[in-house]
Amino acid sequence: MLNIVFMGTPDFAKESLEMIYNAKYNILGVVTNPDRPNGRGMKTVFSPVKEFAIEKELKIFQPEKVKNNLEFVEKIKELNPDIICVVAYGKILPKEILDIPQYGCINLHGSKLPKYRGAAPIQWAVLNGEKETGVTTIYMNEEMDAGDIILTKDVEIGEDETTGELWNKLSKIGAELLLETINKIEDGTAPRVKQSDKCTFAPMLSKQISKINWKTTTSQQIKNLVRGLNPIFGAYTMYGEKKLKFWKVNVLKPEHIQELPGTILVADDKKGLTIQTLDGAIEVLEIQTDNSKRMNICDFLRGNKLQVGTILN
RNA sequence: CGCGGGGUGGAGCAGUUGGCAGCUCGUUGGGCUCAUAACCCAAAGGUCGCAAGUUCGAGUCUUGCCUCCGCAA
Repeated sequence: MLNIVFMGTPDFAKESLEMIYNAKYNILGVVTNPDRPNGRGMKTVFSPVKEFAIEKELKIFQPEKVKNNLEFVEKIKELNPDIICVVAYGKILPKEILDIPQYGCINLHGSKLPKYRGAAPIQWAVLNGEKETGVTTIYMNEEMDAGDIILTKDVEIGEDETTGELWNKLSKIGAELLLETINKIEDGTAPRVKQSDKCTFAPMLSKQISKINWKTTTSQQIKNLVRGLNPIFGAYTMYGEKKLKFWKVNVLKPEHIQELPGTILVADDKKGLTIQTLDGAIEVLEIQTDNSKRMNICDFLRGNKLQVGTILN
């Protein structure tokens, strides 16, 4: 059995770690991002990967930085791993570390490389309305997500699927693919294919994209935005001073009504909320305001009246 | 000790200077209509998050606690 060092931070990575652990590989150590004051009240919360590592009594490393960190490089060398598996770790590994294991460093990525290289491949796939994405394992090199491909697997994206749902799905499928990759590397049957240069990028999301621009966005694009930002930021619009955050919307067939994009067409606790868009209308199914929780649209409209004809901004 | 907003019948909300606990919806029963996510009438359903304090009197004021949420990371 190969001796493995695992690097990862969020729940997406935890799935992979758990899969490898259950497959009885020898996990020499787990590297995860340092604990930071997090969330409401700035309480320090451990990363999901760290939680798992504690539970299974695995050795944990949490370097502030990995670049030019000789002490950390030495520690990894001492562990003498056959292979290092990296899943959503959050730091770029320098050559000194990439060169340590005899079988190299491999990475699981949440897209079909070379598409969507970068930090937010899953989010961008949904935001762009892709019908299909995938997971890929690669041999890492010094460039971001540019290494040679080992294995890849296609995954469909449902019409109503959210980033959160796809995230969960890919974390499981990805974990299986990673395990299969390790198995193949171990018995020497792992393929190695150079990435084509037709790559695209999926940079980290900025909060700015979460505001709906009614004047330039079609119904389908709004729906993609809402799905893509669920459950991270949520897509929002302004009703006067109030922020309305949408968590679920539906595209309606274009009708003859033609108001300015963003106009509230219907707001009724039985009929729901529909809004004019550039090319038709959308129906809001799940909504949230400041300081309140997510609720379905009928519940919301019972206590919060919205004026028909108001133009959202 | 990051900043901030809440917890009121089943749901979502209102409740003014402390003075009989309300609205919309749902539920139940009845009525009306060719008909409706329609309309009319009636009823049930609340120790106002928990605990203590101030007061003749607290949903409302003070203190502590539990709990949910938004921003920021």
